[in-house]
Amino acid sequence: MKISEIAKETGLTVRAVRYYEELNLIKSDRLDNNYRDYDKEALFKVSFISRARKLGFSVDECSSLIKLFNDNNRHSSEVIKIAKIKRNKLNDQIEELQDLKKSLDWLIKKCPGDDKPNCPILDELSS
Amino acid sequence: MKISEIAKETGLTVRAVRYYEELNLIKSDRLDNNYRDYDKEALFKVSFISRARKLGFSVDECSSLIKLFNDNNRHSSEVIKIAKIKRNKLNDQIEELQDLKKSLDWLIKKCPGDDKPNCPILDELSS
DNA sequence: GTATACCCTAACGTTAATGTCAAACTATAA
DNA sequence: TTATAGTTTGACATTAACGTTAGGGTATAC
Repeated sequence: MKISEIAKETGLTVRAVRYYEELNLIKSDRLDNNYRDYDKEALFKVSFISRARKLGFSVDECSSLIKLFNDNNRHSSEVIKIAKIKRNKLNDQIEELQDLKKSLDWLIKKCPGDDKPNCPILDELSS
Repeated sequence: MKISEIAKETGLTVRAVRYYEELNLIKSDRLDNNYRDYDKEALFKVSFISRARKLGFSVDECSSLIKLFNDNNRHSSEVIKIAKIKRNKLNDQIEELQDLKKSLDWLIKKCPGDDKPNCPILDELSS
């Protein structure tokens, strides 16, 4: 498969696919014309990466997951470890954002939002 | 006030203060020795920025807020507008992260996490 | 006088994940 | 045959908000 086909199948850009190859996440052969030629395994892996990225895993984390995927002696405990770390990070992020939102909500409620200059939001940020 | 005093008062780094000055968010005079000399207004503004940053506003948004702060003819509706845009962004981010977390939770529940290779997380990412 | 800490500018480094561009080769269709 | 589209490598650009380093001057305490 040519690179554009991989891109189309996975919904990624050509550049992204090339990038993953640069990072040795996938491999390709070359045709006589020097075009990249991907096999089913490559398509599979790019698709894997695409899904994992959408789940919030970084490319680096995808790399770890793919290594585990390649490793027939893996323990599923190692996989779940990565997933749990990710989930905990997500939890922390969510909590932090919710705190921010609460503060903002509070400020927004207090501000009349009219055509006068008096504004509790600015007051609060100033105090 | 010297830059390190501003930094200490606001809990920011010297570099950050200099950065805000680069962006024209604040101004300084110079002493004979070419050291920066900040007045109360500068301290006030850096403090303002520091608080707003902690509330999740970008430096760029801080810039808008400070402009409104400087503008005696401002309408509080303009301020609340910025705050609401920010809150909506936060909401979107939170929802997205919660979706991701749900998916991860689901995968984690299904994975035994033992010393065997079989792993529903990898299976799911592959399918 | 010397050690230490502080200040200055200028500019490159950081992080992630591509985007964009140049310059050239290749393929396909009319 | 020519126009259009796809591919190649390589390298610089992008975003945010500073961090860090280099190479220098300045202040203060002992």
